[in-house]
Amino acid sequence: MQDVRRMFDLLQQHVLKRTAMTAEEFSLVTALFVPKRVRKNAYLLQEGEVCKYLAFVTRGCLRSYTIDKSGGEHIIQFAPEEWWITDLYSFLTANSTEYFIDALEESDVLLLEAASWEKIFAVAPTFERYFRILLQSNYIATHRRVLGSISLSAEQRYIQLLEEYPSIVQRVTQRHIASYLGITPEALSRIRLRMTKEVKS
Amino acid sequence: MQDVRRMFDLLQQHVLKRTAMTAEEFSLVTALFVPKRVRKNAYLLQEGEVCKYLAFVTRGCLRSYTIDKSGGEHIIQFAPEEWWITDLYSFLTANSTEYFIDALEESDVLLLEAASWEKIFAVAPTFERYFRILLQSNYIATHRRVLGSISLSAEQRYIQLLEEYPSIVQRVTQRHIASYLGITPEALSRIRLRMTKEVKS
DNA sequence: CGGTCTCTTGACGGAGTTCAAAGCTAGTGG
DNA sequence: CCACTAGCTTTGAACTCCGTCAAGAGACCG
Repeated sequence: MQDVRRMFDLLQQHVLKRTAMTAEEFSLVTALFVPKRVRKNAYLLQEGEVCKYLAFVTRGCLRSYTIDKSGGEHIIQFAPEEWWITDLYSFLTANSTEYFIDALEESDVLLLEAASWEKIFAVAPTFERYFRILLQSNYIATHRRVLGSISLSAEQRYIQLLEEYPSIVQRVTQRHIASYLGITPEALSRIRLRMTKEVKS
Repeated sequence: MQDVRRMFDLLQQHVLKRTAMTAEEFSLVTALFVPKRVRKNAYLLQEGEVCKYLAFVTRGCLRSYTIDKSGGEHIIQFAPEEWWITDLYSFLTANSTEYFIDALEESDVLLLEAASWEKIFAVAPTFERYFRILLQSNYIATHRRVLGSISLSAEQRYIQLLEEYPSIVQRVTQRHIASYLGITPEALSRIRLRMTKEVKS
């Protein structure tokens, strides 16, 4: 696994970009996180379980997705370095989840258990603000995604994804990109064909 | 306008369902809110402006939406009683908005200005928790909506909306429901036709 | 009333799905 | 290190759902 010190440094930088948390306050919460190596294709969460963790990714890339009755995968989120990933509903309510979370590459994460979630705001009140700000950013990004899904064609949504998350598009397979966009791999292949033709002409 | 006392009672109930804020703490923030009547079809926000308010709806129903280049409306959110509505991105960054917010019915709202947003967490720290919890709920609901948009047919999304927000579906026109679902009014009309036929058969 | 907006219904076209097959790539084991 | 296989990507053809355009019927408001 990655040096644990480096993993916490990444988390601390992430917090400091968003709040003025002191080093002392941050150091109080490090004991609440459990570092974990997640091998490629290994699951952090499977359908039917209760989601026990918030995960902060320090290396690699994970995804959350569902599988429908006909076996189709639908990717909700990619989580590369410095992203959080979880099923918040299952995590907060202890209801069983409908989601899977697994690693697309060998990854390292810092896990925060539900029991620690209760404690973290008492130990370091600035975390309340940190998570509020994270959720605000997520609110804005997810609403933009909803707007795209109700107002744009598949090609336009793909272009938007290329612009907003170019590194993700390079990193994961087109099958996964298609799943994230809500189209078939065949449709994405044809969109890409059209786009290269238009660039050449 | 509605009795202002009643408007704050509604907000206080909403806060108390989510946090253990004391009556004293709540009373400190009431001065930061401005009650406002919004007439039917009146705008709270228009494209190009900076969004100056968070609005808590105590009566009536508002919506947020965009208008694309070809003049099509795309509804992001409905906000009936006890819902918050704003363009969070414009509100937080002071960039100009691409959204419209207007009233579908005569409505009453409590407005919180950006300047007050700076103050409210200092005056009443429990509001940090309240908004974090609101944003958590929104995270869960919006991700469910994204999942629907990438995995369900228009008919299934309509059924999901009927199940989750039956009161909204009764309250707004089918044109608006269609806009929220990302389909045309014609398509929704045919979906409804199909559904009544299937019930009868 | 008269006019505007909403909802419905029909015909047609297009974007995307499904099913099938073939080529390509990358990971695995001998 | 090579060969093999499994999964990924591409391409084709037929089909389906939904969008567009158009017209008519019903509902609401001034």
